[in-house]
Amino acid sequence: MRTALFNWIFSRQQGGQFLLRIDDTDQQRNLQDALQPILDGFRWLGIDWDEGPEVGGPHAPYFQSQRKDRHCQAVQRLLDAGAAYRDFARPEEIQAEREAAEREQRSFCYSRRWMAEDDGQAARLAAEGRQAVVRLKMPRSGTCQFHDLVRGEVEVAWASEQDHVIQRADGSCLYHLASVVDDHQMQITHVIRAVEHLSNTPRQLFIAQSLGYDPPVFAHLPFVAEPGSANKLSKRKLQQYMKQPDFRRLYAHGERIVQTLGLAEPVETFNPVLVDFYRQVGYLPAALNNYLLLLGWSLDDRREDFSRQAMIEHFSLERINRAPARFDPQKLLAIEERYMRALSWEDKLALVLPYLERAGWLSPPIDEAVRSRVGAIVQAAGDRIKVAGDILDYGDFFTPDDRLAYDPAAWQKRLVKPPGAADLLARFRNALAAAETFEPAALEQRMQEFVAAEEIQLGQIIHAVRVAVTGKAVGFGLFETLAILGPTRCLARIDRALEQLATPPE
RNA sequence: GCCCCCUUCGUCUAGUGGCCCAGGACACCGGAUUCUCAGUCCGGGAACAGGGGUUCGACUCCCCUAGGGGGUACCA
Repeated sequence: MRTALFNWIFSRQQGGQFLLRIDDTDQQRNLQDALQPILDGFRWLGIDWDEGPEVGGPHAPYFQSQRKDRHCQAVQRLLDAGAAYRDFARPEEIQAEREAAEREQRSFCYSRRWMAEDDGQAARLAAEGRQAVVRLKMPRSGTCQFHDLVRGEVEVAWASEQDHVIQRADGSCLYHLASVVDDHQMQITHVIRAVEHLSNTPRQLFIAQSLGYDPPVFAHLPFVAEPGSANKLSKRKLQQYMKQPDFRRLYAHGERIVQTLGLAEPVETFNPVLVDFYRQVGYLPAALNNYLLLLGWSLDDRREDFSRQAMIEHFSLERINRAPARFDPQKLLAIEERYMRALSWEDKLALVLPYLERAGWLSPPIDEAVRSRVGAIVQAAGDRIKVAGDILDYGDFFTPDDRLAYDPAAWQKRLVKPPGAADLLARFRNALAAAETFEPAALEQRMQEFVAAEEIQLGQIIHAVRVAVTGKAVGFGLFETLAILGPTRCLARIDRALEQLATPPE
């Protein structure tokens, strides 16, 4: 995903085109199932492609599996040019050579014993019942040099390269061949990809050269490492990451939201290693983009905030760090919070309403009254809503008064244990009932007067009221809370709490 | 085994020979504000993997060692 983002930013910056090609040579898995979430993720992040699946374009098709003919033609040209040969070795024969090399502690280099350079040899070997694959006839001396936009000059001895197979006996082509051919035919100028491909580059360059292509410019990005280790981050290692505290918290936070929504979470995509997790939970795409940008890239020693426009303006491949960057859930959340804080309450309201609907706490026709009430909640929540789904932490505003659940610890601490707490609450209830305005400031004034008259500390009553009215020990400012609930509901809730205090359950 | 790559606070990073007894951000620890929580403000601890060179001077250049990673496929 980060790789895609970097590609996207780079193409936008250069005024180029961003092509999406699916390299699905030899893919037996259900591609569509794997592809759709990825495309959705791109779109959610605002990464759009100029050509590719679902949008088409002049270089179609964009699935490698549909370009087989072109690949085969290229193989034939390679054969004709003497840059490749038909190899009739049996797999076990290759394996034997490989093992021999290993025993002698030298690097493996195919003897080319079953190489057929002309039709006569080929016919003879075929007569033995052998089948041929096509291998690259790689140079065995000299060095391969190229300039990588991230790594600088790269130099590799040709001798350390193998005669890679580019076409199987059944005629199907392998990725390296296919991608070089496709890159050329699609007029790709820049290939920005993960470091795993760095060591593949020489053979691809060899193919390109042999075919007379002008190769693209390469930029190899370091991988993203797991939290707490230097290994490559993988979506398949979720269980292992759950042992890491920060990662666990990130997951648990999302899980709480999804569970409140009552979604049967599809385990496949509910994974903090995949973008869909953040979409479901209600992160801001801009925040995720910003975090991803900073994973391995920086502008200088102070600037961290980058809007899409700023990314396009300032990004450069040269400033990508060559060492892998670790995925840090805390930093991601911090950036998300920063973006959230910058939003107006109206913006947050818009983000939050769908969550309330999906949770079933609001029913579809959202009228002005509902909007202003939820608006008041969002304003009172202030910075407490870090991701859109956090609104679900404040369900007590949406539960019917007679179904409010009380947090047992808070109930004990604030209403049962303090001597006279119930009586105090009852008297404050009456003071509240007499209130003519229900504005936060007026309510605070009222409570101050109450505290003075009772000769008590503010803390002796305020927490008791919060528990009675929200069921929880923590929440917004109490006076905002009371104002949002309004006189009727406040009194109903206090009365209910008083009742339950008077008749403790057995 | 062989080839290639990487290595600054816990984390992301700034630093391209003197501006650095190393700067910022997140996290952490104090303290302040206070009705809880969130936030905000102020303060604090925290790093150049190790060893050799080169140089008047190395985080910065060279070599070695260690650690980590990738590749070594009829995977992508």
